[in-house]
Amino acid sequence: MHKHATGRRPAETEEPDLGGQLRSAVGRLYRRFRSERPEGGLGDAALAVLTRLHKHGPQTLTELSEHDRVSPASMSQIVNRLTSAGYAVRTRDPDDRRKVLFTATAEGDELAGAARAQRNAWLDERLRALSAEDRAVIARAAALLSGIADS
Amino acid sequence: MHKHATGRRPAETEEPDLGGQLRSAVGRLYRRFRSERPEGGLGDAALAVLTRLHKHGPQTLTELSEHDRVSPASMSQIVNRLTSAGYAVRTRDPDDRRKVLFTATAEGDELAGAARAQRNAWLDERLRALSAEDRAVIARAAALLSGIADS
DNA sequence: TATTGTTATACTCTATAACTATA
DNA sequence: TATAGTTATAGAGTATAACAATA
Repeated sequence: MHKHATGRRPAETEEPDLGGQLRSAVGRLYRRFRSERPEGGLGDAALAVLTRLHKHGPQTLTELSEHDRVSPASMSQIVNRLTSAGYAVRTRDPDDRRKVLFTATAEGDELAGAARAQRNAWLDERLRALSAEDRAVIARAAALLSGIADS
Repeated sequence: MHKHATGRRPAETEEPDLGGQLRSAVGRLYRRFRSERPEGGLGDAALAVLTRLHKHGPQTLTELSEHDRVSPASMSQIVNRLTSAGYAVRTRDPDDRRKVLFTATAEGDELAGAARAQRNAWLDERLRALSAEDRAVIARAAALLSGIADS
């Protein structure tokens, strides 16, 4: 029941194809996330950027593109969708006029909060159904996976 | 150093936004996976289908679309790319002529093996750099996440 | 009628290449 | 020259709607 209490050594039970299993699990879960596309008319990439602006404040294009690991040209088009829809605005950085700061508007902040809650609803329900120990495993794994994505 | 040895009760330190953190980690890791686009000219969705045909044998369109949770129309276009490129073939099911079985060709089988190894290379390297305990956490989490994706 | 699959169309997301503006 | 950002263009992936063939 409580595996850590058994003294089992992880090295003896290493997964033979951990990479493949992780890739499959992440891919299918991502597609599942993406299929939950609610109000606001934004896709997952645009909503992720808007959420970041909402939570971390104004960001330059380069910062956004590096965080999401997409090309600057791709990010430029994503933020174009946000600005066209009125969810973000461009402002020139006065100290370095090559840079552009993107900031969420009031509508953008509102949508970020609402869409986030809506998109997380079904996931939160699944997580609540797990044991506290399983949630702790997922919390640790999320940090590890985020670190891998950064590397 | 070893959190479980402290007697800490998980309920007292529950993550306030585990769903959001998991979503973010999965999204960024998925994009990282997808950016590793090697030979063969296939995208991630087409390669995932080809890998499934390679590992599980002939499948109908409905089986493929349900497994990947995409619409039948979307899956039809994905397999179109596979058949156009010569990596899979269509055959009518003789017992129910509405059904179409998709089967990997010899070229498709070869590409599935090669591409899979190539795509997993960088991930396996990161996983090897972790401790055995961290790998065990990821292995458990992968099973949990796969279950959530199925639900 | 119901099931299986396809085509038509439109949208998001992404990349590369070529460009402008600022440092 | 180097950096920051944009636009043009192309292709993958996805969905909905409308359709054809078979059960």
